[in-house]
Amino acid sequence: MRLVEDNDISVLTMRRLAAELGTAVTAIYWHVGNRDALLDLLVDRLLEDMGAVPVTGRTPRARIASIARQWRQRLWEHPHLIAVAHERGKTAAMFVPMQAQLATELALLDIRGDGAATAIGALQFHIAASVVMERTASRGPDSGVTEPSAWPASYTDTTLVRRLSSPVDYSAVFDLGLEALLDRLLG
Amino acid sequence: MRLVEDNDISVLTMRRLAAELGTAVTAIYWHVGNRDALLDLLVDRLLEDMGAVPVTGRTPRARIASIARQWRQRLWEHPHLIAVAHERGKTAAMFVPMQAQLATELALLDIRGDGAATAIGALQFHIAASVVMERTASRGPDSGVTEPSAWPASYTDTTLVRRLSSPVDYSAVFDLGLEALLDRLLG
DNA sequence: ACCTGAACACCGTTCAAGT
DNA sequence: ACCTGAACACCGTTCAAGT
Repeated sequence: MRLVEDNDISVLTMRRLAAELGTAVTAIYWHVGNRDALLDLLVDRLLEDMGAVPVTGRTPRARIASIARQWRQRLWEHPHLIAVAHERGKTAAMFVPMQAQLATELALLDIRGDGAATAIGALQFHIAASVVMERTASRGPDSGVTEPSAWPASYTDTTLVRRLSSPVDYSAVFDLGLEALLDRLLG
Repeated sequence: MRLVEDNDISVLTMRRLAAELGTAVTAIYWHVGNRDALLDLLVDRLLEDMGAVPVTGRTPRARIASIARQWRQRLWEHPHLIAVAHERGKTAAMFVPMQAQLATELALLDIRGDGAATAIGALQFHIAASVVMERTASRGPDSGVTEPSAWPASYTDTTLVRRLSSPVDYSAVFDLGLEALLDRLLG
């Protein structure tokens, strides 16, 4: 986990890990099977640490927004591990404690059943997407920036072109999307 | 491109490509430099094919929604190549023609400058996220599903639990998020 | 029960040598 | 100008052999 957390999944090779542990590569195979199984164990360990999050706010809406922001922040503390979990199809499992917290708040607003499932799904998607997109963008040079030269010269909205050619503010995009969802979901 | 499109980026190895081309591996290096450069060329070729999209609808709002849906559909036709572009930090470059189309429609609603940039950024994020998340989920078995057993037995909202433990309908999540964004952005 | 080294089939990349 | 084979430093994985 330290290896992945500090760097990237790419540094977690069986040979490198063996060197770090001071054993032969093949000893790892006896214990965990193979690399895929090792990654699954890694994700399981990550999932264990995913408990409920502290909630603030008085109205249910404020509390739901707080839960969403807290989760985004928490996931962002382990972006590389999140990426592994996401790749292994364990995104939803990661979110179970959040689902329960949201369900409680939604029930206070008399939103249950299908409506609650839709709301939770949309919020979960928004949070996971925000982390995944920002993480990918944070590697590589052009990260999410549009070349101004790509625009037709006839385009006179210089403010717009300048804004689109500067780095994306993912926090702002996240908050905008979150508020938009809450408006729609909570009525 | 065929290799990546039909399978996955992982099958595009220098040696496999060389075999496909009937040359020695090293010939590729003379032409393109190395694997990274090859992937960049791949992305550039993809970007060339990204022109404007046909728009339908009478009101600007309907037209904007149509543009967003069309782009999601177009990107979904090349999910593996999109993944490569995203990984290489070329997501925004891919969207330039869409940005221009949206700018035109937004101007009709008197949304320009910072407001237009915010709107375009939010819509672009939503579309790209939808494709990236759905693609990742579509590989691996548990794809986005919550184990019902993970819920406390005390939980009585069986409709909610059942919905959360069945596969995510990404189209529905996309449409919900899109409508929410349009409500907020277009007033 | 747990660990080892050797071996196999793969990678990306470099470089001197060919035509 | 363009292609080749050999070589290097990496991978994941298997398996017989050790203690």
